[in-house]
Amino acid sequence: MALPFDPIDEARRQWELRWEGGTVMHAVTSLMRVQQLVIARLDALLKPHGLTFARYEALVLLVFSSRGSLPLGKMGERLQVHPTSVTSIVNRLAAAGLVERRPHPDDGRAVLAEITPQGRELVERATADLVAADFALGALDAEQHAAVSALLAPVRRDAGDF
Amino acid sequence: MALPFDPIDEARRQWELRWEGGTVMHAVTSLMRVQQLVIARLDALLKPHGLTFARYEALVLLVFSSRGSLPLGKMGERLQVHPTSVTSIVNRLAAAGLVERRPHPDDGRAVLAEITPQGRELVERATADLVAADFALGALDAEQHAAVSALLAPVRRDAGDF
DNA sequence: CGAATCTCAGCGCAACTGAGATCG
DNA sequence: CCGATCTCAGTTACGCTGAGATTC
Repeated sequence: MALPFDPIDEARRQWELRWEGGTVMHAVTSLMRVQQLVIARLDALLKPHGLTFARYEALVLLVFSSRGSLPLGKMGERLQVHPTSVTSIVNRLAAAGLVERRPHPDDGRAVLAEITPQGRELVERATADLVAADFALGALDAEQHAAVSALLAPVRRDAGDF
Repeated sequence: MALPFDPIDEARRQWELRWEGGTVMHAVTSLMRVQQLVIARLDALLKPHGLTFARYEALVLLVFSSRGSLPLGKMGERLQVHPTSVTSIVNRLAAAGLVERRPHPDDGRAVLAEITPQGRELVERATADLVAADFALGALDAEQHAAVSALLAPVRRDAGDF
């Protein structure tokens, strides 16, 4: 399984024999690979709780809201996911009894997702597991975690996230 | 679309009112979001060439091989994708005339994917587009690209990639 | 009326499981 | 016979597009 060399370093070596941009190619490939490793680990940690990382994020967002509920459109904005994906995520959370759909009291077009007591309990248990596993980034220390965030922030800003 | 604040910073603020690990949560969430932004941009750049990023990576791997061909199993190892996904990727590349399937000369079980001249030409054009777009990481300079690679390498090593 | 909000149907892609054929 | 390699069928999931219903 483990290769005797770093395949991304090797790709950069080959790349630079032909093309420009070996350094940025290395960064992008590393980013892709680490995201793949992290999401696989997080989903494995969440699977016993019946959650994916996307659904976990949605639950956490509701926990953070002052009333424990948000319109689906707001959830899509914050989570940066497509409107139809929000519908799908909320449907699955509702089927598991973790949220309830409610009509918006002031806007007949909107739908609220409200977290249930079971949803709040599940978030606590799932969060304890993720924190205990260092969110799959235990190979780095806190200073390096902060460095990752700081390095990537300009990319998000440049893409118009905020 | 753009929020008037950084949603991940806001999530960390809320997180730290309740739980430990706000810094690592911020790093993981940033990683996820940037990967999502980058893959969307890369796929958009590659779409006019009829490629996804996964298929582009497979073609580049073949260009880097000494004979322009590799057994499918080796491709799966290097690209870190499931064997059945390799079959699917090679099928689609073959349908587009970018690779050809060949029997392995020394191992009757194995199948070689060999890049065609059209495949080589397409890689050159697609690569030019990706490099011109700085692989969607134009918000960072070369020093920061190298810092991303260096920061993430321990995560890959820790997961047993090499 | 236009704009916003949400849902539904459908497409494409990717990952995985389980089974099987072929060959070393 | 065991293990390696690949393929195929089927399932699941996700993200997106396009269309439509409802409401502001």
